[in-house]
Amino acid sequence: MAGSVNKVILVGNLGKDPEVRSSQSGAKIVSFSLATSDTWNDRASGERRERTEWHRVVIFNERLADVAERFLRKGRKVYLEGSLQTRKWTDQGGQERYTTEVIIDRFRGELVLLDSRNSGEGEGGGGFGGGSSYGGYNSGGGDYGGGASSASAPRQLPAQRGGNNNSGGWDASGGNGDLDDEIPF
Amino acid sequence: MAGSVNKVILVGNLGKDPEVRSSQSGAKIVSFSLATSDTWNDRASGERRERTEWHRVVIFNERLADVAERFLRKGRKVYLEGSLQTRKWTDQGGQERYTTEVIIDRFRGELVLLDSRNSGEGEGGGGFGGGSSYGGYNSGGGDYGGGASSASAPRQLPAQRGGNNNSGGWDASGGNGDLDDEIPF
Amino acid sequence: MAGSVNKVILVGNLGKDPEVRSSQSGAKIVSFSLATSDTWNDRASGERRERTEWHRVVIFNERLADVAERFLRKGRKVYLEGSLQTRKWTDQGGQERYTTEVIIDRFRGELVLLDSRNSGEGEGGGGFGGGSSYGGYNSGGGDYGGGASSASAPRQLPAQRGGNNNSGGWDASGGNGDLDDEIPF
Amino acid sequence: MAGSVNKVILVGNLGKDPEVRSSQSGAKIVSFSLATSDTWNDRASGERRERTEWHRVVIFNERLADVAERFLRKGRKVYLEGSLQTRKWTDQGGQERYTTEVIIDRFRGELVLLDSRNSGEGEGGGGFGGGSSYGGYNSGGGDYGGGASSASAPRQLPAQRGGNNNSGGWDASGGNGDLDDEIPF
DNA sequence: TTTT
DNA sequence: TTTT
Repeated sequence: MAGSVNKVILVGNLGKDPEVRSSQSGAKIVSFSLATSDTWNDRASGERRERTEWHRVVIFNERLADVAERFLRKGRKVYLEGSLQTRKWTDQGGQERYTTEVIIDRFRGELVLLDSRNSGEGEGGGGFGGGSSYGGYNSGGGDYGGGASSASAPRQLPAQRGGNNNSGGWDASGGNGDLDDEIPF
Repeated sequence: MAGSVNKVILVGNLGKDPEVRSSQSGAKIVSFSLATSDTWNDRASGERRERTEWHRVVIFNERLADVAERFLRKGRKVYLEGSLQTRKWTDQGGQERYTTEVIIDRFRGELVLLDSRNSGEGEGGGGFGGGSSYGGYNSGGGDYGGGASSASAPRQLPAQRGGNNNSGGWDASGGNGDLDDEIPF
Repeated sequence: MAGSVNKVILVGNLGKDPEVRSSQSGAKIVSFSLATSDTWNDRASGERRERTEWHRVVIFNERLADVAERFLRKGRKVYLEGSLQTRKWTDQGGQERYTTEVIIDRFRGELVLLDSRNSGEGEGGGGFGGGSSYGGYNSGGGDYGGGASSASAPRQLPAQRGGNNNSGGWDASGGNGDLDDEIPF
Repeated sequence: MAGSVNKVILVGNLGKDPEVRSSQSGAKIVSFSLATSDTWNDRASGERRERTEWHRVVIFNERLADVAERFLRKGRKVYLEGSLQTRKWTDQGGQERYTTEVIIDRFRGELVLLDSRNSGEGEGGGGFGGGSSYGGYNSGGGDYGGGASSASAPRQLPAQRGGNNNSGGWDASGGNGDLDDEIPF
């Protein structure tokens, strides 16, 4: 096909803590439901109405899956980019079903945490900060969760990585060559 | 909820001519399937692989439904923006099913035709041009289908409309006040 | 031209309170600077580096200009969509200059407030809630500032408006026909 | 800062062939001007008006710079994603100037060719096809330029690359591990 | 079902 | 400077 684009941009809140599982090959996969909400005035009743839309998000990108596992919690607000994918499966009754998901994979997808409140039980006890030097690029780093761990916990996590980032200037001498260090594939 | 975004951006090709139907209230609704295609190199086989994703698009926006009916045809490439919506329905067996669609409605959505080739059988014989002066804004107008009708058939059709467009300068004296002329509600 | 798209999507924080002025025709125009921030690991030094980008945003859309004036304040985080526009002007020395801005106008643009903290001096004293029934659509309304004023203060404010929103179902009998009530043109 | 997004999405036509230069470190940098066009009905005159916006695009991403050099030509239509960056420079008179550009770098950006017509003088004589096996992912591959070279010349070229793409299924055993083969850093 |  |  002569060029196509398949992009979803969502800003919403997690309905529950993310679910973490592993693929057959051992890769971490994180998924969660994200709520977006539309409100409008109903002409007939004059009342304000609201409709919540739930989106199923699945993160295959290893780094972002890792970050999602660490930092995303029920209620948190996140900006994300992914692509649409409809999956076919068979239900208990042997019937074909289809589920449409927002996929964040190695090539496409972004994840930006938008609130800084405590993300709950799971996070506090974590040791995510440590010496894990995040080698990726992120648009908007920050105080991510607060405390000592903040420095290594970026707020924005694109699926893309690797290579040389010379966009900040006209010289590519700097860069992010160390990005691949912790990429396990 | 404190602010959300639900946006889909697609560039793809129509699998078939659009389907046109009417809502209970008589509004025109146009829907079609749009294909996007991802290709990648399969590491194991060394072969180039491809996956086509089909997206169900439904246009409630009256003007864009009208334009889609007139200009979209099987095979045409289009850029569109909409929002995700999952609809629940009951199949013949009485089971609940869910279908996720890309919705273009009065408030959100855009439609931009991206190829100028003849769009096939249906269009040529049409008389869509007529005197219908498009009152909307569009980013990139054009010969839309070619022929005399082109002049009034813009290439880019946002869902938004109405009012005064003073973005081109600091004075709102000009504008598009005539936009509402043909809006039937 | 055969179809074009000019879209900017930003999530960032206001550097100062918005500036409000009027066009020659009396329309309210609101502008502000929005900061986005990229951080990355510098390969050479091993240090985390950051670059802040400032974007000049100008809102011509009357409703969104109004909302921006009321609710945006220094430091607040916002999601917005607009289009790029480069404006030519002449400096004091008589030299031609160019400034690129992100324009939110009647046809394109969106504004979504992303934090709910108090937005500062200007807002608290305001009486923006009042009886102003917002007639627009918004993706994610809410507690906007908290208190009684919340109900009428939506979190998401698309540039688009008017007409009938039947995207939530297959019947267009409901809608937002009252949207135009307060549109002054 | 707590999470930011800086994204530009453009669909437009190149005003001229791309310009190719090298950074101090020897990296290829490709830049061009892209036109987008807005048209609208002028209320006062009743005439259709048009405004063309020119965007300066700079590609630092090595692969995409390479592809842009090979395939982009004057007049071609392209979909692209990048981020906004305002650069400060000093003119001949010693005055500070600012230029805003759309940057496609290693981490962010995408490039999708949208027309398949011959791209003109420069391309025909080229031998870009060669044995260069593109190892990246692309949403929509194609005949890119036609002829034998097509197979290796994809239509859609995200800035991201590397790693394992298991988004198409639940097993990461396949993938794109060969992606890095030709990445020179 | 598209497209290449 | 593109495109229609």
